[in-house]
Amino acid sequence: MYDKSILSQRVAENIKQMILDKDYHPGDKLPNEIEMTQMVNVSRSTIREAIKILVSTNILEVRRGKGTYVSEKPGLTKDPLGMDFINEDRLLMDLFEIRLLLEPEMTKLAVERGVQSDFDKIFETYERVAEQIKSGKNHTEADIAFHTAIADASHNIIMNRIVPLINEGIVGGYLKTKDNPESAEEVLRQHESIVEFIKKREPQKAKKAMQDHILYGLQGFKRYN
Amino acid sequence: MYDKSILSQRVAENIKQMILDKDYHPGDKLPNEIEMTQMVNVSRSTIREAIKILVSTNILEVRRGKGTYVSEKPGLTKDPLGMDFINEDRLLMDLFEIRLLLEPEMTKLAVERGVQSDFDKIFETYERVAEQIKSGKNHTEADIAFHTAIADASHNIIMNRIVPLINEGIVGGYLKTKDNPESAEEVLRQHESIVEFIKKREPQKAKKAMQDHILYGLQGFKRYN
DNA sequence: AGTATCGATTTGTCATACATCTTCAGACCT
DNA sequence: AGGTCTGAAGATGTATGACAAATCGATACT
Repeated sequence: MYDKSILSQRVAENIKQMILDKDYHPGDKLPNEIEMTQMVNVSRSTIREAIKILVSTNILEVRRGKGTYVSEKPGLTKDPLGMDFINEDRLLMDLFEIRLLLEPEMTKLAVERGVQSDFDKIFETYERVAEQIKSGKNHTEADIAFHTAIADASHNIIMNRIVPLINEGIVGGYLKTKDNPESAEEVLRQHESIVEFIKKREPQKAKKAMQDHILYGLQGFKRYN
Repeated sequence: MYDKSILSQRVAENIKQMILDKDYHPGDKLPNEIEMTQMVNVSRSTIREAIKILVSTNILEVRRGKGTYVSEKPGLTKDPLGMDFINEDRLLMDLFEIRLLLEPEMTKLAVERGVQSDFDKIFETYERVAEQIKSGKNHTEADIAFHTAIADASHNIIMNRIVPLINEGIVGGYLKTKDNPESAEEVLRQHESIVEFIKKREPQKAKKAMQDHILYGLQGFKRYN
């Protein structure tokens, strides 16, 4: 992966490989640092640096005083596209552009491929958004959960990793129109429409509803920027 | 970002912030570890662990014996979606599914928004693929460069970060049909078709050509799996 | 002029000690 | 008996000092 002459990276690579080889599973606890030094015969500093590498790529998770564990969604990092470092004005437009390509089709796939538990999850997150909006709270988090639930139902592994990223990216720089009460009501109606078509198992119409939903968000963004 | 009570993570966060604040730019050299310990008043272990965190998220880059530098494309990591850890058979299908949603439209945008230097880059990478194929070499790397050049021309920042990922993901598990000599010739014809429509500034036809290209790859993959 | 070596700079690794957090068992109090 | 406090054990976090190894340039040598 990187420079193999550097010990800590080799150790990190070994640990990663052990996880890939299913010697350890998500949630498992690794031996403590002292034991590892004895197993691999390197110093604790080196072990710790190896662990740090794996932690920041979300392969491991350290709980102070308890131990080191394998992460739940190993390898999926926090800001994988490095959006923190993009500050161009186009970023939000670009994110919408991508959403518009992915999410309508994703919604169609969700209707076609989803099973009952997928749909239940969608309905559940829909309700959460509704509650937040009706009680006047910020519904961004619930909104992302809603879109992510649909992504999961599409049963496309990449989709369910990319879509949350895109949505979180939008939230990152975009908090002006989301808490506009008028638009919140409209968003809710749109969600309802999407959910209805999912219930009726109408892929094309669900797709169209999602498309309208995103276009609406895009317009709101354009208006206020 | 993470647990703020942990010093090394706080230090990492500070360094990252300094880069975000443009105190340091890509390629810049940071102070050496000893100087940093004095500046921040923490031990060298802590500094080093902070650096390790930033290295593995590709924000910093350490050259042994020389120093620590700010990365060129900071924040864009190697396997950001954790595809190494996805084992399911659907992965390749899923990747194609995403490509099919993104790349045709991306090609259209490239024709509409690209400037001459973008097009030159596309032609150049097209030639590289052609050379590789004609000399019977493995053209996967050049192929990715070709698709990435189109992504760049679309002037969508997210596109030019996602598309390489998807393409590299496909290469990761998919080396059977790519070096099939028969298919390589066909791939070249398809690339040529795409390039032609870009030259003629025909967005819709370029889009269609890209769509056919990806569908062809998808069929080849289905046939051999 | 070329090259070989040495030394300064900087990161890599090791070793040890102590600090802090987490958990839990056992003493202690009521 | 039940709750609370304390402290020990286990684990990660931080500090410090020493030496190893890579890099690069200057210096000396041929």
